[in-house]
Amino acid sequence: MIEKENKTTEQAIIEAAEDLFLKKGYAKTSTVEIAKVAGCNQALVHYYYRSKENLFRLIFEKKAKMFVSSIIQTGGEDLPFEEKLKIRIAGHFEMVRANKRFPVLLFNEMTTNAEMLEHFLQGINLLPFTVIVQIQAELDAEAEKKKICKTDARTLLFNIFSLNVMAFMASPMLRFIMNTTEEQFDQLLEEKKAENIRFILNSLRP
Amino acid sequence: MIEKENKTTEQAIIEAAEDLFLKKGYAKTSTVEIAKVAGCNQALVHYYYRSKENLFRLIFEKKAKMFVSSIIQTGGEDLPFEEKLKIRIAGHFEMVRANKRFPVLLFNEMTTNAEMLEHFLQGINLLPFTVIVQIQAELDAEAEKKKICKTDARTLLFNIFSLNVMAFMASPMLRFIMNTTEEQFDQLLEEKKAENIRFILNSLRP
DNA sequence: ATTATCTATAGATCTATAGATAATGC
DNA sequence: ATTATCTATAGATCTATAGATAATGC
Repeated sequence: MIEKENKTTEQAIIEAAEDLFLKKGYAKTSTVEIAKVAGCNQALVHYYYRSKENLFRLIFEKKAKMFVSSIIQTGGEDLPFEEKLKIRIAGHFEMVRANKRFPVLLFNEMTTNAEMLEHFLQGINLLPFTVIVQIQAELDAEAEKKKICKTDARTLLFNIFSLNVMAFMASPMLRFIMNTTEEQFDQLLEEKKAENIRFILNSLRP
Repeated sequence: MIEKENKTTEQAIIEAAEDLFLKKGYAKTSTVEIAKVAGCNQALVHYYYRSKENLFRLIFEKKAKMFVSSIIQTGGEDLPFEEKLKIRIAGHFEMVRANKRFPVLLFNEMTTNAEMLEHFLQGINLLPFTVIVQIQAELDAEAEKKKICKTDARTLLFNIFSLNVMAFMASPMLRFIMNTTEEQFDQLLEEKKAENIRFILNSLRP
């Protein structure tokens, strides 16, 4: 009856909760169901995490911070500007892919739950502003050399974010519009990644 | 059943429901609350609409159809390609603005509720495919003239959709990142609209 | 007569906690 | 002794319906 696992019950609960919250959202997930998936009694959910809301907050804040900060993650420091940007876009795309269910949860809770929005915005506040300043400096330098048009760093980052995130949020739609089976869809996403890179680089040209 | 001219209560209920579903989502909205906002008894919600789910479906399907079809709405038939595209992007932006709460609901229900996804995809199926074919033909003609690069119509429409929709979905975030008060935000959205147009037109250049 | 509205309530949740019991650490 | 787990349940919802009453149409 009891599944033997090397992870603790405490861990099993938070993993089950994360899975369910991502799949069904906060309101549609019950602590009864979390316990069932974790393979323990419902009372233990409260024993370890006090309340459903507290458990959700733990999961949401961790994910939200990771999700937002990923857009300013750096890579390929000594490469030319265009290559670095390609790496940034592709890297962000892969991070979203690894967390494809989170965007819907993020936006839903952000608009549905004022308190969660507060927490999330505080998370954004922790972003190293210097990185954005540095990206802006690079953009200005490229614009000076007439390699790209004058571009606002935050706008660019937001557009990258928009195209990448939407590819996954709208994937049920996209799959239908593009008329592919689920098996072909990974291939299609690979193309979408390349397309987003091309689309954004093209948009920067002077 | 004969429909009465005086259906203020019936209408008040569906309007209250629409408002609440858009603000709080399906699960967090109760029929008790719908009745309260509509100014009637909770039993009347079921008297007129049978069930909460049925009421939701009515609202969701109507909005979903409108929302998706808006991307292929035409305008300015006798204008040159670039002007027509500008009108299309701006028109779509305005439609999203007029329904700014719907995208979050759409994506949330689409991923959270398999049945709702089915209904929604059937809605997409009703889209006049000929319009997309025509847009593709125009894009091909422009590409032939070396005015733009070779472009897939569905990809372009999806990118327009992504940028416009994301501007509103992420508005709490954007407002924070751009550091504006709610009063200045309309102005910022106006700029975002212009930016999206510029960004997309730029991305099409050969 | 028929339609609209209300009161009351059954029945099904769901969250959180109290209190009992089992497992573990010292 | 302390921590982990279970059973049982209080109390608060919430949806849907039954049945009474008021309003309206013929």
